[in-house]
Amino acid sequence: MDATLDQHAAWLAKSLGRTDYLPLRPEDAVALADAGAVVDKYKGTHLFREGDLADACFIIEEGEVELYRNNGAEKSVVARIGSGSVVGDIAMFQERPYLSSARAIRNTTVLRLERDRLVPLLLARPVLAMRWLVNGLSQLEATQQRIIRLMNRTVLEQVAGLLLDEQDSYGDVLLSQAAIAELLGASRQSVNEALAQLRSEGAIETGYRRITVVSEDRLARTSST
Amino acid sequence: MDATLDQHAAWLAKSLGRTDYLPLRPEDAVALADAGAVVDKYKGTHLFREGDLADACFIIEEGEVELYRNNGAEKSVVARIGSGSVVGDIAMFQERPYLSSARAIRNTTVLRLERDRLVPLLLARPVLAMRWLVNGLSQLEATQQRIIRLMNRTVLEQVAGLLLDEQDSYGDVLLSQAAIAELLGASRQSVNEALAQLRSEGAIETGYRRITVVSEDRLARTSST
DNA sequence: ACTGATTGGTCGGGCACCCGACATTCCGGT
DNA sequence: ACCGGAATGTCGGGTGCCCGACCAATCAGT
Repeated sequence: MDATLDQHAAWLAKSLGRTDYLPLRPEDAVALADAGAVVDKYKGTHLFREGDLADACFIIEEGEVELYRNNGAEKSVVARIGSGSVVGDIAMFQERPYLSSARAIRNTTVLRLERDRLVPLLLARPVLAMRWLVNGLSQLEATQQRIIRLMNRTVLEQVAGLLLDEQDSYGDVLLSQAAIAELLGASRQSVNEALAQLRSEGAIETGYRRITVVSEDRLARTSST
Repeated sequence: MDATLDQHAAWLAKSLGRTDYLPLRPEDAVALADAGAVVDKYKGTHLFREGDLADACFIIEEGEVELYRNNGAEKSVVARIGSGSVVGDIAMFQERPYLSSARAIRNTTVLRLERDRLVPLLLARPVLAMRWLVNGLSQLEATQQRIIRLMNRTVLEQVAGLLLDEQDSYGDVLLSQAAIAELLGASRQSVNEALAQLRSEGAIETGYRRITVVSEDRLARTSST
């Protein structure tokens, strides 16, 4: 098994999993809630596991869920999603295996929508079906554009772009340098060097498992996207 | 404008444009034909141009259409599609600009489906809508897997993989080495070197704008996918 | 057949990056 | 407070690839 390939697949899955795109209207939400089953997941339990046939998708009502992939013996966290996020839908529509595992990291309440009940519902509500699926298309296409943007660029440019994408509302990126290297398919040393340069330029500050974006402008200029 | 980036986008668009995925059932085809307009396109005329807002998609009934992208002054052909292929639908559903231009290279008959008429039709026939859109999802996802497979691999491996993908039914790949280099985001020289090695291993034969696959097994072993 | 343009083939210099190794700093748990 | 593991920082050696340059081979048009 190629670990690098898995890492990229992990990044892909992260974007796939970032399905907080579905702005449900009230009447649609009611119909969905009616078709699904509310399930309480205790901390540590799984919604689904990588490789399982995707026979259901999940909408998170309350709590927090971690998406991760197994790369050989290790597991690499791919995303953390919270209330309102939808996960597993794209794999479910295609009737293919999940690309990642999903595990509750707090006590979590989810709406479980089984394929066999959701599909008839969508067929009965074609507007909802169109919106859901077209949003899925947009999601996938945006991921592709992002991947293409990062191909054949220097590690420095890739790191700058990643930091711009991944920073939270405080400008922090809570990832180890090794994790960033895995996401980019680069070596830890190269990432370290790139971060050192960005730091010397005053674009970021670095700490233990934490990078703080100081100047988005400088980062954007470096990433040249 | 970054030419390398555009070339990768072109290859992406090729997969996006390769929308020969829609196996229509007779009754669906009738409904579609009813909603669309049959248009004759003479050799050299355009179905649409890159950048235009996608307000319609096209199903090719007879003839051949070339998809290409403009990269600054040059144009690079991205795909050729024939009878039964669907083109422009993904951009249309998203109400975004076309990713490539489409031009008839023979006298061609197409079914033009305008968004304003197709969407109501799909809403009235949700089964058709689901099949169309889920097929689109599969298409995009396959493209992503392909892109990810090629990232962070040596030029030799990439070339081997590309030849496996692009060979026609006779095992021929009718591309110049420069064109292959553009598709992979590599230099012409590196591609030439890779081809020389594959030739010395007996996996392929090379000619003027032509590469013939002799041993798929050797190629597959080299590409290690 | 001749000519210009395109394509194929090859060489050498330079560079970004990977890899291994090692020291240092930081953190969490008993 | 200590200690082991994890993360950060830094240094050479090696290498795959880009780039510029150049020439040979092939093709297309008059």
